[in-house]
Amino acid sequence: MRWRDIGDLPCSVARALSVVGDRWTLLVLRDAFLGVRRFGDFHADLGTSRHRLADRLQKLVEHGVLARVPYAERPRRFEYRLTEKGRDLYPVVVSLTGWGDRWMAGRDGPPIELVHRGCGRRIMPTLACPECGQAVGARDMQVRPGRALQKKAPAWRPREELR
Amino acid sequence: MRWRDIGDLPCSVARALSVVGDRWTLLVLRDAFLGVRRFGDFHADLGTSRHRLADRLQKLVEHGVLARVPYAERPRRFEYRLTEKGRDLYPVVVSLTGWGDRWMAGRDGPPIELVHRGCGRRIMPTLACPECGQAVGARDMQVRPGRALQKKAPAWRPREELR
DNA sequence: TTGACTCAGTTCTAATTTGGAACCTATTGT
DNA sequence: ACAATAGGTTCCAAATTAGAACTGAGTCAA
Repeated sequence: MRWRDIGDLPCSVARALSVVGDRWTLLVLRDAFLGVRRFGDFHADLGTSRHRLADRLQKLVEHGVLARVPYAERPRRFEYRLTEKGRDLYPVVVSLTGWGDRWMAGRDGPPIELVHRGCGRRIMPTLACPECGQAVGARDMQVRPGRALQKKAPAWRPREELR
Repeated sequence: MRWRDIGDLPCSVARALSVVGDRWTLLVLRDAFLGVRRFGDFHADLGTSRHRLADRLQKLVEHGVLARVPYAERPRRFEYRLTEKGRDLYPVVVSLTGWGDRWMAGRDGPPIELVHRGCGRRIMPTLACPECGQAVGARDMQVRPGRALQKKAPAWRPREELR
């Protein structure tokens, strides 16, 4: 199976990764969430090759995750801004941050801290059930095939429980 | 900048991606969360080359995300199980799922559905503030440098707000 | 006791992707 | 006229990946 074909699988993780699963792409988005918008700033901050960066930015624009909007005429210059679709990737970036903080930080602790404007506290957002509000972990959720999958692969069924 | 060096950056996203940012790795983990444990099952389900798969599994074991535990003697066979560190990646996988469901699903809707055991409802977990319980989006959070970053790069400061 | 089969890998090669440096284009500032 | 700035593009060597074939340890059935 070629990587370029994973977007065609009936799996939301695979489809999401077909957009953001490339090397550097999620780091581009991290920067975008920190307010970076210009080619040169992404380049300086990421240290990736201009080549790759141009490619990734273009792909993200094609997918509607970033918008390329002019910020100057003569010479015409563009910056890259998160769209709604892009902003919606915040949970992915935050979750990676939280995991990195917990499992990969040195002894000085996390590189950055987040403050919730709503309540003013320093927190790391966590997963919760939007209906009942309870915190949610892997073992709290049960999986079942949706309509799309029943059509394509009627035999599919979730495996045994996580232990 | 080489990809292999991103784990050394003072950024939790980069460090997390140094473990799970490789091609296929997050799909391996998706499978693991669905209960897949054996080499052959991962292989059949993912369609990746055995070569890559063996490599990714080994790397995940090295990083303590999966544990390689024997499930049969003679012949000695191993399976791969999520560790606590691995299970802690659930928010990343779920967030990708949620985004894929919202932005990449066909018109039959999401391939799989999740049910919260706690309240019995079909939901997609969302980000919330663990202190006050409110739902959290990109614009609800403010960023500031942590201790680790102040040490290394005292000049760093968060950019302007997201718009 | 031979031969097919299972499972979990490893080896090999060709194709694809990446990193890095140099170059290009338009415009402004001196 | 010449350097500087910003945002790319082009080129090539090096690294990574995909896919098929192969290995090895053991089971099972004839």
